[in-house]
Amino acid sequence: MSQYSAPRGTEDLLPEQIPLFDHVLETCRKVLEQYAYLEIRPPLFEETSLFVRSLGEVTDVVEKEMFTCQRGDTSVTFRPEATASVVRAYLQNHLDKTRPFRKLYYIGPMFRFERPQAARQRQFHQVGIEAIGSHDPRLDAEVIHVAATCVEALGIQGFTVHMNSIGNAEDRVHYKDALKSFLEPQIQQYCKDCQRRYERNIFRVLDCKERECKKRNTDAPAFLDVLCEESATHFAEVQQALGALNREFEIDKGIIRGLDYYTHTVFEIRLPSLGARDTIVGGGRYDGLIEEMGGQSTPAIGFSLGVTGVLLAMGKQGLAEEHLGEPPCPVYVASLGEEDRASAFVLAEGLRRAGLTVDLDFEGRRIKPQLRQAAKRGARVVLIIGEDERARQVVQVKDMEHSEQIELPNDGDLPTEIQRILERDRREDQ
RNA sequence: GUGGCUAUAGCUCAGGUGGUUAGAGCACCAGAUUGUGGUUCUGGGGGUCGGCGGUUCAAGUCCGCUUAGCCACCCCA
Repeated sequence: MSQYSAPRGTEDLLPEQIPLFDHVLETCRKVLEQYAYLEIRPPLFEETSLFVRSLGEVTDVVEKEMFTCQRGDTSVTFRPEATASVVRAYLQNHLDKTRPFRKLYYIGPMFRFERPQAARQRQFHQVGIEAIGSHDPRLDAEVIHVAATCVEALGIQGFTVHMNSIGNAEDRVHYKDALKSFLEPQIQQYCKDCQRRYERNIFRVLDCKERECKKRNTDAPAFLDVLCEESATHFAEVQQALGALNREFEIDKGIIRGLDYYTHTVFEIRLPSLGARDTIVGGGRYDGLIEEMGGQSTPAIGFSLGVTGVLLAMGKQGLAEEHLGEPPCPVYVASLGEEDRASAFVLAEGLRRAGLTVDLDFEGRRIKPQLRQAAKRGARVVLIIGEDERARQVVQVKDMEHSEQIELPNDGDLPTEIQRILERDRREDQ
């Protein structure tokens, strides 16, 4: 074993895992493009201050989870999430000037310096969308629905959609006051964690899992009680629009979200079977962020889906197996003697030029091991070339599936003949 | 950042109370009348027992530290 291992919280995706990983990304991509979202690819790192500004200085992500790199005067940070980058790109490239309403999506790795856990890594992939430039409640519904549709498209069962509204900035101030006066007289009765949350991030007291705290929270004021009329109406319309899409959801007044930029609609998709870390999609509206970052006041909403959690869920639900495994090499060229290797080498290249996927032995194996290797690699057709074949300008063509072997001239028609064998099953199936 | 559990071959794991050259299954490689796969049989390679240090005549086995993984907390995709 090498003395080196992948950095903590990272992993190598090996050839046999790539098809599964790509299947997840491509399935999501297909859904997003159906809803007319267009891909954007910002860089993987940004100026550190971009994240500090957008996520909020006192958030955990900024305080202790950033991968930051100092070079002289410049400080850059590997993106812990993509919303900030997408908004930055939206403004920098003047997308707001040319066509203010944009539906964008991204797929790629994110980085957070956290302690690894189930469904949590330091480098992880997210698939996400950002719909910028509209406050239309139907857009909120679409975004939530698209997230759920991605999860569905992967075949994952048992997920639930939870949402809440945390209103605008003023609503939040009102709510904080209301919550404070509810908790203050009884905070001593709450668990130790909640007492700390009360000081640090009072909203989080609401999603404590302790039975006693939970019971007390049932009487707590909800955001929904203090929303101004406009916010309340918006939220009601989001629900109505979700209904129109036949998308089931639960109102969950405990959903607060950890990043400062969220407003109004916030939502999560959860998969309880995953264990402690069961949120696979998180998202919400961020109507204040674009202005905060120097643009015009522009409403927006988005989500991000964690690929790690999705893969875990697919594994547990038996959806991963069929996508695992190296792609087969359909054609293999075997050679008999040492003198035949050069011919095999050239023959393989000719077939590749004709569009076939071909490999041959580079380990000096004899014929038998070559056949074994070909079978293991999933070859449907093996070409065998020996002294006799060379002299007569032919090759042995073996159909591995049917154990049939025929002799064919080694000429320009060979690729077509091989193709015919490769397609044989398909025809027989019909 | 905090806590619990774990660490033996590529993989899954055996290795009572410390005691000779550390084992199995699978995988890998090779042979079974010398030009042919998937079955079978036979043989083979491969382990600094995560790393460092300690106790001991003797440590895979006991102790300490460290690293990594898993799980949970904080938080989060």
